[in-house]
Amino acid sequence: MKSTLQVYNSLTRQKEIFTPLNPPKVGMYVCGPTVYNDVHLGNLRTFTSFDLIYRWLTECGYSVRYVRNITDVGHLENDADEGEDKIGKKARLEQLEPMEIVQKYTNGFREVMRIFGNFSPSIEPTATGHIVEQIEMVKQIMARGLAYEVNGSVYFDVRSYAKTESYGALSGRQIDELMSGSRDLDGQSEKRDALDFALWKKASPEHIMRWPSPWGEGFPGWHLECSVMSSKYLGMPFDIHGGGMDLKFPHHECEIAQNVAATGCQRPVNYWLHGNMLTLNGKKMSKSDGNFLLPGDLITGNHALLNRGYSPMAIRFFFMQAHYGSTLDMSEEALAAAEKGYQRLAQAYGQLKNIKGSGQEDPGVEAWAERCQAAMNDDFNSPILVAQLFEAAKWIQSAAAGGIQLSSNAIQVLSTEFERYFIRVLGLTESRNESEEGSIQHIMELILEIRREARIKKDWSTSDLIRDRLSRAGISINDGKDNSTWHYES
RNA sequence: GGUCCUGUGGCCGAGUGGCUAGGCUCAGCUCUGCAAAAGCUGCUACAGCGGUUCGAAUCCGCUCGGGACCUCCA
Repeated sequence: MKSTLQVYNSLTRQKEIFTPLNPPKVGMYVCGPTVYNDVHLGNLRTFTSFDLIYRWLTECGYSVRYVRNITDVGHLENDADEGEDKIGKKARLEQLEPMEIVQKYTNGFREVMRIFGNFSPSIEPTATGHIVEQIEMVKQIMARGLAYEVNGSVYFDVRSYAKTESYGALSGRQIDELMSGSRDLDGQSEKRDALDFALWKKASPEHIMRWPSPWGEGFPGWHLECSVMSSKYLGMPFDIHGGGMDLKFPHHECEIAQNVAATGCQRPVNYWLHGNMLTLNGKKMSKSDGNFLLPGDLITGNHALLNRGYSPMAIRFFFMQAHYGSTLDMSEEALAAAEKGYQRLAQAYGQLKNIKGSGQEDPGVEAWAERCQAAMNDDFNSPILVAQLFEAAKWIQSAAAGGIQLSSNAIQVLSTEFERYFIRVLGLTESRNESEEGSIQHIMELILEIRREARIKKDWSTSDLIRDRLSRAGISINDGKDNSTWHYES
């Protein structure tokens, strides 16, 4: 009995069976980073969560078009800020062209994604590459009477929109509550209503990033690019839209409104998935609040909060031990625990090549494989999957040590499925060259054979020399009851 | 102030009505030339109070604590 994939849909606030619009194709859009600064660990967690989701959808046999944008238009720090945008400000501070800033941090972002084992998206569109389409969408919204121009800026008319459509469904907000809760109205005098948001902003004279438009020189509003690029590459409607929990409002809410207003499509996105926050000291990591860790700091351990560094895969495993929809608190103690756990699984994975089907025992590997699948099908529940992998690790280690005699079929299933879930689904792999691996496997067999003979002769100095030298090369020897095995130290 | 989420054993973290989550730490044992690893065993928790129920960590109410969003943010 195969389980079916269920996902928690933020829009309906419940788990739903995942049904793509055009199977086996699946369209997934995830809000990417604004490249005005280094990505921090919280950003990394969200992208890693969606990498897991991408991997599982692919593993399920779907052909996924995964679109993740790069926001390279600098947006204003807030509506009241009339002057510089973030990228322009950073460009001035670093004395670089805005596009140099964009390139620098885009490169850094991609490098971090790669190091932490995240696949590249199918399409990685940039906001500046879609100015024409964005202007087009503003026109469409204006044509429907749901936006207005003031002094070279165009604003979305939320009140008018809300007369016929629902605004706030995703974030569970009522317009009147928003009104009463909104703060001072400084710098918002242009808008007819405090709720309205910018589709196009007039560029002040000192604003560097600017483009011509029917309304004069300016730049697109923050929410617009995602509406434009998602619909351009995935069509309208499409299957999955992801992003961090903090983007739910206003960003995603405005995206929906823009798409509905521009196209008339009532439900632009079928499934909204939100990754939860990584916290530090109990508070959300945030660039602007200065409460964050950079991935590089964690690897080197060069940070006031850390005593030592941790490998990218240990950090990825730390993420995988929590559900993507839950907040996760970062502490060195938790990280150290995750590192140990990761090493255990990595060792078990390495032991797979050492065990042989000499017996008839089967601890129930078929049922185990189904539990792994069921865990992932239950809204990508990686912590449950991890627990299952630990169970398999015990069997593998017992078999490697000669404790249980697994059947060749059991070993076959364990090998196939452990690799599937540990490497392909969770993405926990140090990349190694396959052809080299084959050679090393042969060489290690020879070395272990020589060592075994030395040990039979009680030639402990040779035995220990081999062990010590291999250790220096990053390879550990485990002496079992009547055989020895090896694995890479991780 | 408004909306919403959350509080699990020393630590991290699953679990939405009854069945051992899992990992880390700690203690003991087995294996063992030594070391390391591995395996086994033990430590059995659900913020507090009240309610619903044969039965609640899980549902409802209240209290207390933490957090997110309402402003740029993954």
